[in-house]
Amino acid sequence: MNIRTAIIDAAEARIRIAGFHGFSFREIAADVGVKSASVHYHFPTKADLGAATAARYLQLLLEQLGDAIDARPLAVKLDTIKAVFRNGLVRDGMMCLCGALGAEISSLPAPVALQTKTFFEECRTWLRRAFATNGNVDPDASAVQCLALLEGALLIARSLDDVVVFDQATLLAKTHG
Amino acid sequence: MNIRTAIIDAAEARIRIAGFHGFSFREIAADVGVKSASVHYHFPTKADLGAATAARYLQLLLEQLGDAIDARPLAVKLDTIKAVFRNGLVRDGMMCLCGALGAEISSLPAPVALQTKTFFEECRTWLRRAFATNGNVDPDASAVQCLALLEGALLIARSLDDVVVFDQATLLAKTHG
DNA sequence: GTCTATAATTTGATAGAC
DNA sequence: GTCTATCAAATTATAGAC
Repeated sequence: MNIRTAIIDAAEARIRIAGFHGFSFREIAADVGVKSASVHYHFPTKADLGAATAARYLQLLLEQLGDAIDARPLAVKLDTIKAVFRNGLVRDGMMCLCGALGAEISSLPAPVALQTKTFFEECRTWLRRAFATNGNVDPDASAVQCLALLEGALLIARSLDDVVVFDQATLLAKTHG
Repeated sequence: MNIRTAIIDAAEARIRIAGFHGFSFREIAADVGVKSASVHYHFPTKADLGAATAARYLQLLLEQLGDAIDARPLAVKLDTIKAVFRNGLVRDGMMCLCGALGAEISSLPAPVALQTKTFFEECRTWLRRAFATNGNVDPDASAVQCLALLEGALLIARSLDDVVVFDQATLLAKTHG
């Protein structure tokens, strides 16, 4: 695995645990096994690293979601996106990267804030299409409801340190289509 | 107004914008108009200040919510808590304090993490009682659903920089009782 | 209670050798 | 590409004068 990928891996984990203001180049360097100057070689500024990390996170999400206009039933699509968010909690024990960044959105460098916003816009668009093809009366509202529920469920489940809370909070996710 | 209150005011605003790792004693001191040593006199450590800020935030919430076991209809109670969260967004343009802290929960000093957890437990208890007195089949699930929706709606609305998103996301808050 | 001064450490970032 | 070395600034926190 190349070092650029390893740096983004470390940055993703650190941000999901402590936010953008909660990690340093030296910590990333120690995680990867290099010196901080080497991290700066690949990502000159902290904003560069943050934006690249958020961009890859979005790309991986879209790969997991697959095509939004395919023929699968709404319930299957909602189970898919729910599983993506739940995996981040159960497998990694961490917040969603862009959930962590979104909580501090107005204090982020512009490129990082923009990537965070793009992540949520892409989620909204994917969900809107899923609800629209099901004849939903207000697909835009249903999309942001579902997205808010997923991010909020992660936040509350982690704060209360109980995965069951995530499952309770997202019970409705496939019924109000 | 006494200085201790002014310090907590400043800390609350700073944390709601940039999180616990995103503010410093010098910034707080400058906001209040004193030196950082004076802030340390009132709150020896950053953990002390964070915990005190979260404790006051919970106290103010409970005052706004009033008694959970009173005779008001469920819809009125849900409108009450929804308005509290919406006010934080519309009036202050900021995240919920404990939403911001919850996003970085596993990297917080123990006293701050504990106060954050207590905030959400109090919210859950208040909501659970509200749903239970309405004969809800699963008041615990409904409570965490509502709480996740409120926190998530704040997060997404702020990230997308659109208050309408909050209103769309919380449309269901009073229908699924 | 607030101040000046400062200790001890960490931060983001750069210069230049190899 | 990675390193050593370093800079200038910021960080949490404390000592002691007033």
